Amino acid sequence: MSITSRPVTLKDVANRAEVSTSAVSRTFTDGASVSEKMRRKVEKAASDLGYSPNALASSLTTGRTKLIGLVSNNFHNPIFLQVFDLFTRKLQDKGLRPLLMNLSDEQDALTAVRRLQKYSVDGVIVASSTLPPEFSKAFRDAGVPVVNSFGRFSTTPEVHIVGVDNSECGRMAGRELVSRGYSSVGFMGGPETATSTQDRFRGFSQELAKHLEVTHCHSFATDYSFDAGRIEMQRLIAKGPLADAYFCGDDVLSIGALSALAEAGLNVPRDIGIIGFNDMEMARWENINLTTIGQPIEQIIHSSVELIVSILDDPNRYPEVRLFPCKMVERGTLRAVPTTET
Amino acid sequence: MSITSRPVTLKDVANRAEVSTSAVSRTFTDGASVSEKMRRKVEKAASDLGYSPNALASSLTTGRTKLIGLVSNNFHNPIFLQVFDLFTRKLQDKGLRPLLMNLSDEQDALTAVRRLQKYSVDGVIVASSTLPPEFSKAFRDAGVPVVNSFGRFSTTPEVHIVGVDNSECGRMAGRELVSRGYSSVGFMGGPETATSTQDRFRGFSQELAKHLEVTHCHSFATDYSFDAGRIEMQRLIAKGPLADAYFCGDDVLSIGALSALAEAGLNVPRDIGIIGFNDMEMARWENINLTTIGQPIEQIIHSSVELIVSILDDPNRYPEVRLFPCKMVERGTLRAVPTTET
DNA sequence: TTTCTTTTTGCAACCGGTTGCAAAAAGAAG
DNA sequence: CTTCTTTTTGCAACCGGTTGCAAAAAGAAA
Repeated sequence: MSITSRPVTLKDVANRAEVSTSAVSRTFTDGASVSEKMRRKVEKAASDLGYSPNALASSLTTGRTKLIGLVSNNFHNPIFLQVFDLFTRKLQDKGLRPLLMNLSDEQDALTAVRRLQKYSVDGVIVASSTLPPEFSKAFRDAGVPVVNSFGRFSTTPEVHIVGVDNSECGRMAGRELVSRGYSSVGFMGGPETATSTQDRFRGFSQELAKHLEVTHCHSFATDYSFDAGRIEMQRLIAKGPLADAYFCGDDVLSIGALSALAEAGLNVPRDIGIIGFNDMEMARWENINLTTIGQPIEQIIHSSVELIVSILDDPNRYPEVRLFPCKMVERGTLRAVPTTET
Repeated sequence: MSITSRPVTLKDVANRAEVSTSAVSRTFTDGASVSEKMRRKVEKAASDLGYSPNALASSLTTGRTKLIGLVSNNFHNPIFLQVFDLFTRKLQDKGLRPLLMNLSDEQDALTAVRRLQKYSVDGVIVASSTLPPEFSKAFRDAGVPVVNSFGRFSTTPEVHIVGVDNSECGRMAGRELVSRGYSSVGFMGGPETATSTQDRFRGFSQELAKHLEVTHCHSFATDYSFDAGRIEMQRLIAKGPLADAYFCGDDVLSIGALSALAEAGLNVPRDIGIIGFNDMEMARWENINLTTIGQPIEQIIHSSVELIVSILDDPNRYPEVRLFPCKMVERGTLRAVPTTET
């Protein structure tokens, strides 16, 4: 028999404690002037009644909701489960609540901005490696503080960016393959429209351009997913001839590719090398054991949350780029570095 | 030079259109009485100014925020990425916004209730296969409409439940293993405190009790994760002797177990059989190819969202249990059904 | 004790909307 | 053109809080 009792309001507490509503409001606002006696009286009444201030009502006057829009379009790459886990926890730790927005269906920036503005979010975190910088800019233009995590960086940023230098990662992958002595290498990216794919590809090409003795080719999967990686590798196998090693734009693509290779009877790393990107949990599973380049996800997220908090305090803060280094994680899908012999 | 302009309010629109604020409010409230002429005038002014109503302010009087708390503690099982994807999309489709709450750190029901009450969520979806029913009840007791998805069901429910009959799933797994002619089978569950593990185990035991010729044993991993599954299987291998086949409480545990078995040089399905649960995407990856029991995740989520919407309209709706059938997905980790010969 | 300073408190307006009610306008009937 | 209905509109109070300002209380100084 749930007697859906009306929630306790500030006024109820004021009545019970026989003080003004301002007094009650002040006891629950830190930094406000309240005597010890008053505070005790109010707190007693509040706890008797089980009062808890309504965050939405106060937001009306303070202009702060403590709501942060968490926008993403990547709900298929397992790495993002970790991303959501970390974001939600770290935001909670700062007393902020994430309002999730799934962009898988709707990609229009303006609609997204409107939707979140309706809820007066204090700020927005765009967590995506595929959305173009323009997307985040739409928020800034609407006057909503925004941090773009895992996005494309620019040396003249218009919004705050936290992530890695994807083209440097591409170079790193290229360097690694060259140093292993592969004489023909390939880039197998995610969707050609994804900024991360574009950037990693650019870096990879730049690096390879330094090594004219190594031939290289490239292709793109339709999606950052197992299936897309598998299908793309099947296509490459069918077309032939294969390169000696591939840099896949994401671990999940790599795993798809590995599956296609295994099916075709090719042994990794003996017949062909694969290097992935992200160092997702599965990459270290023994039956996958993928050599990959890891990005410091936790640091990126930690820094993003710290940054958005700072921006809330100072909305005119100058746009900032925070880049973190990636690192090679060697496992079993590349052949050994050739021993230098004279 | 972001001129963080004050957002446009209802009053601004009223001034520009030279009408009362009520008129503006009414044009944006469907079902309200406004003449065509008035509507046009207001809409013109609103679009000139780029006005969009503040959802939080209106919630103050209407008592509706269209905010739904999405509570979960499972941010490590990849299947939940799909769960979040579907929930966020389906909620968005209904004009509701998910406020995410990560319970990984904080398990106290009352704190969770308070936190979400501060934001006056219209309702809560508890998406967890491990939290006890008492957790959801805390919301109901606080007068917050709640649907427990993927939770333990009861024939005398106190909160709305949508999910599968986990003990029936346990029976199904038991039946399957028996029918394959295994003469000694094991149950390898997730954490012993998880309701889903308990229920699947109960069903499994019940089924096995009908087949006295088959011996059975059981053990529990510390967590629904690859590592936990791997470690638990390593422990079983070390202890010996192994059963002929295992029902693992989740695919991710199964995959961990497979990894341990491969490492120990045991061939699946020749030496040992494994059946998982969930039919996660990875289960069908060729290098895993796991026989498993799938639950209809999309239907469960679709139904959960429909249900919460109905409850919002009628908060006193009688608690309801909605169960969906699971189904066997045969792949390559169980041996073939023996051909009956006379 | 009186006077001046500092702290605490309440009043009342406000945040951005909604809504019951009664007055005004429009339409229908006579 | 009245008179009666129905629809449309605005007024003003309200939702649950916050906050500037001035009055009241408390404390310090004389």
